Amino acid sequence: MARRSDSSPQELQERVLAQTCAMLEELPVSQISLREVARRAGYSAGALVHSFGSWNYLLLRVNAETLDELAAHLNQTLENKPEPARALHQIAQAYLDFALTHRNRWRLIFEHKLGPQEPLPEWHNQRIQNLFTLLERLLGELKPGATDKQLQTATRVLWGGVHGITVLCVDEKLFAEPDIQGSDLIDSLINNYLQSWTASQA
Amino acid sequence: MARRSDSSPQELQERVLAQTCAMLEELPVSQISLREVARRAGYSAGALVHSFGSWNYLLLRVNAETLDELAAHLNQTLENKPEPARALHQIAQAYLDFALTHRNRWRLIFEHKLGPQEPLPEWHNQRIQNLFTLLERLLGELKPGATDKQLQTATRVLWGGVHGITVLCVDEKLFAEPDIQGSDLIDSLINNYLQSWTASQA
DNA sequence: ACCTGAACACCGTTCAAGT
DNA sequence: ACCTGAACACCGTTCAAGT
Repeated sequence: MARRSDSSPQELQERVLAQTCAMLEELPVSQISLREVARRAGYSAGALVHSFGSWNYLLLRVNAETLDELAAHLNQTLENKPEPARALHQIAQAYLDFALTHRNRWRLIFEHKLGPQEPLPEWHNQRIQNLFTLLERLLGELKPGATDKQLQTATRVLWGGVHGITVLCVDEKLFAEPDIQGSDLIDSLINNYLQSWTASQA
Repeated sequence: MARRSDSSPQELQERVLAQTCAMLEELPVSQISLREVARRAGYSAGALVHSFGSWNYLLLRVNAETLDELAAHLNQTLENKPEPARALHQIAQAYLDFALTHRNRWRLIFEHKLGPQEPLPEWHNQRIQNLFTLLERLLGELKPGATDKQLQTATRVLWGGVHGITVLCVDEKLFAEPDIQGSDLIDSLINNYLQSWTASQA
């Protein structure tokens, strides 16, 4: 028992996180247990608790990896330096695309809750903040005269709106003819909202 | 033991559902168990499974009640026959208000999933459909020349957008100055979207 | 038919014991 | 320090037994 020669604490974490992500590609969190992850990764259940703190903290680490992947996927759309309006469209479409490709992992980001006493660690909130900051910058370029409050409001309306449409798509709650796609809804949201928002006073 | 003189199958269901809803006012589903509900309601765990089919189906019944309450709360805003645009604003604000008042029950509606094989019962989908139909009717009054596809699209954009903003508020993921309220975001969404949508061709 | 209480197969967590 | 394996306190579900 005890530490194995062919393993190290870092290796345990890497293998366990990779195993959990792999299982999430096929199953929702509700059907995955710490014990099953441990079994498949070749460790005891207690080892995972010792290494990550708890099953809940392990899932938080999974979310951190997912947020990093998501951020990379979104930033990828900006490589060819699109103009702000086009950048917003591409980011939103990439968000929808990522959510539909990794449904269970994406859902886990929003379903996962720590206990009411323990706040989310700062490195986790920072990852979300970064996404907001990116959107605020793009909207600022689109409407240079906008106040801070106007920018914050528009950012959260668009982000909330895109997120909500994505939720409907991932949960298949669109309840519409099949020729209405999530991507069309996102285009409609951004086009119409920006049209009126950029034209309004100032 | 067996059936008690002071109880009936209907009474069991009523008491259990009421007890579950009461607990959801204070705790998220993840911290509520069938056994604890049974204990507080004065029944054995097996009795609840026998009566509702499973813990999962019991939660589905809770969701049905919540959706009915939500529909009643939304329809209440239409009593004074507001014009379509004002009606949309009031419905959206009522939606946000309901979600913030009954966070855990509202969250349960979207977190709850049946097994992949068992589809949602028809009476459940119908409840959601009704909300869409109401919105489509209001948007139709607002833009009489709109095609069916245009109406379906706009309905889902607005509903998805309001839903997404509500999610951010309930989960406290707004990450904004405290003077930015969810109700402001919803107003901004509806005002700007409708402004451009109603003005567009036809 | 309705309900209980014990049994079952799980779960996350703890911890003494090993290296 | 790191990890195992048994023990612990839960969980949802099943089911023989009672009325």
